[in-house]
Amino acid sequence: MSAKVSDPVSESLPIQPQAETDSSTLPGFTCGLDATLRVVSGKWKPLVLYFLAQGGPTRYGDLRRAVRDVSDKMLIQHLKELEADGLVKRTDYKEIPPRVDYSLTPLGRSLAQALVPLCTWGAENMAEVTRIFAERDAWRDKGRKA
Amino acid sequence: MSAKVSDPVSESLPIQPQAETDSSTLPGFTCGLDATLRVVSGKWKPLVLYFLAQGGPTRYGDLRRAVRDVSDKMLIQHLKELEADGLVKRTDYKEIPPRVDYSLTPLGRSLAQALVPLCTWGAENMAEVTRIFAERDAWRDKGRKA
DNA sequence: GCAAGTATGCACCTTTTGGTAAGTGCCAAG
DNA sequence: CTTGGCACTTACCAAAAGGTGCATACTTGC
Repeated sequence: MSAKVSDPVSESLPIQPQAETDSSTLPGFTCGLDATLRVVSGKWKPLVLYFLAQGGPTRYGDLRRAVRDVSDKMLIQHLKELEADGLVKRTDYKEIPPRVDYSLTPLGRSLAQALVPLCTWGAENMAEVTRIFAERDAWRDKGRKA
Repeated sequence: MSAKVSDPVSESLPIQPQAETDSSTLPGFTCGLDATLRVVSGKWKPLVLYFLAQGGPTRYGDLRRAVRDVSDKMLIQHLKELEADGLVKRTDYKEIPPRVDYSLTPLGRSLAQALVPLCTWGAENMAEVTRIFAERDAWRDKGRKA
């Protein structure tokens, strides 16, 4: 087969990161990256993981205050999912007043480790990123201009 | 000050990954990780970046077929954003029929590098992740049960 | 002449995501 | 006895993200 495009130059790239998906009923991850992304998808999940990786077991309230701007609903929801996914461990001391803390499981810790380079990239290119966002916002404002 | 909680054990964690946000008008990244996440947010962006990192300049059509399940709208949209953000370079050969290809800029390449650990994590823990998703879906099915 | 392919654009709509606000049970401080 | 904090829970909503499908301008193949 093959379409035999105009030039033979751009047709020889060994693409394959997601090729072998059966497209049946299985989740079908395109590649490891895809799989990972689905686990950490959620506005605050990576932050929570990274956060927990920095200290020991952290209490709900501390986490809440630490990850500024997160709402109870979201934090709880994410924590529940992370727990269900085996990334964090929840410990309820059954005390009154309630006391609960969260910590990473080995799996969660390994994921947090994998997040480090992203954190580093962001830190190293903070200037670029900031500029990028400034431009994005500027563009957006023009759109609104009520 | 201090609430002087029941136990003095869980109160001494040096949290601070996002503390220094001015909370003014600036985007205010909580940390490098946060900054990075905002740039790559988008269902297919990481995949596209990672994909482009694997080969040389890739034509739109190839990319489209490679990142299975992505729609034209999304691919184009993400590519535009990635270009605007200085992560990918778009080359229009102004030919007829149209020919365009995309490649990573140095910045984009560095980000792609930072994504490698995530890809590796996903690959190494593919089994766990698959199981996790199987459970998630099972739970969802119970919810539906029309 | 009509279908197909190229790289996009655009309108419309659904799903997902996230935010707000109020409420719960319980206890301690004022 | 009102207020406040803890760790959530729930209902309701707005916004964003993503998907579908049609359209474009032009060419090549049948």
